[in-house]
Amino acid sequence: MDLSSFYKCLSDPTRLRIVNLLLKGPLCVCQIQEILQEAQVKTSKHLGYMKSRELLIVKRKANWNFYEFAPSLHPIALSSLQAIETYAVDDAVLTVDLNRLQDSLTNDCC
Amino acid sequence: MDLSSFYKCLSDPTRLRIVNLLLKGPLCVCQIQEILQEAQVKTSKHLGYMKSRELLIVKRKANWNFYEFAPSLHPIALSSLQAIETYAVDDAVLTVDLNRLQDSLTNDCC
DNA sequence: TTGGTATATTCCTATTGACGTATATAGATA
DNA sequence: TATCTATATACGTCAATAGGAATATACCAA
Repeated sequence: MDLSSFYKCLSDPTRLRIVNLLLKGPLCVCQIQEILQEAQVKTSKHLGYMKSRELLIVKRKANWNFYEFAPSLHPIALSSLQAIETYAVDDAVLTVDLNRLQDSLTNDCC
Repeated sequence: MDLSSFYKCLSDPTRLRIVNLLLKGPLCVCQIQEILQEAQVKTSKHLGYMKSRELLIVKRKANWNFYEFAPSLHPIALSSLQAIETYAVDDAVLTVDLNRLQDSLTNDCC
C-alpha cells in the first residue's frame, strides 16, 4: 500500500471513527454499525474502501464479517495509527464511540 | 483544523512530497518547484490546498513566498508528521527529494 | 513607468468520492 | 428447499479533487 492511499483512508470522518474502533481489536460489521449509528450501506462502503486499499482485511466467522488491520502495515502507518489511539481521548466523537464499544463488547450478537 | 482535513492534505503523493521537504524547514515556492520538478501551477495549487486547510502558512520575503507548517498543529498531526520524517529514508522518491533539497540549499535564488 | 520575476487564480475537463435507494449474495437455519 | 440474517454491490446524483492552459497579480528593478 502506498502512503497516500493510507492517508486517503484516514481522510474521511466516518472512516476515522471506524479506524479508532478497530484499534481496540477486530470487530464485526454489525458492531461497527451499531456504534457509529450510521446506515448499513454507508458503513459497508467505507469498510470496503479501506479493504480495497489494503488497510483492512476481513475474516468471516459463521454469519459475520470481522474486520481488522492488515498485517505488516508500513511503519509510518503504524505510527500514525498509534497517534490516533493515543489522542482519541481528546476527541469527543471518538471517545463516545469507544464508550459505546465497551457496551457493545458485553453483548453477544456475534 | 479537523483531523480528516489534515489527512486529506497527506492523501496526495505530490503533497506528501511537499510535506516531506517542509519538515526540514521553510521553503520558498521556487525551491519546492525545482525539487519536485513539477509544473508551477501544480505546485502552487497543492500549496494553496494545504494553506486553506491550515496545515501550512506563508510568509512573504521580498519577491518570494516561504511556506512552513502552521504553529500549534494538533498533536496527532505532529506525531504523523514526525513519523513521515523518521521513515522518509525508506521511500525512494522522498529520499531523492531530500537530496535535491540539500543541493538547493547551497543555491541562493531566494 | 516599463518590464521582469514569482506566484496565484480562473476556466475547463476528467476522475474520484460520498451517500442514498434498491437489489444481490452468502451462509445459517427451519 | 425455503427463508432469514448479515453484508456487499449496482446504479444514480452531486460535490470535491487533480491537472493543464491561459491569465492575473504583486512586488522588484531599471
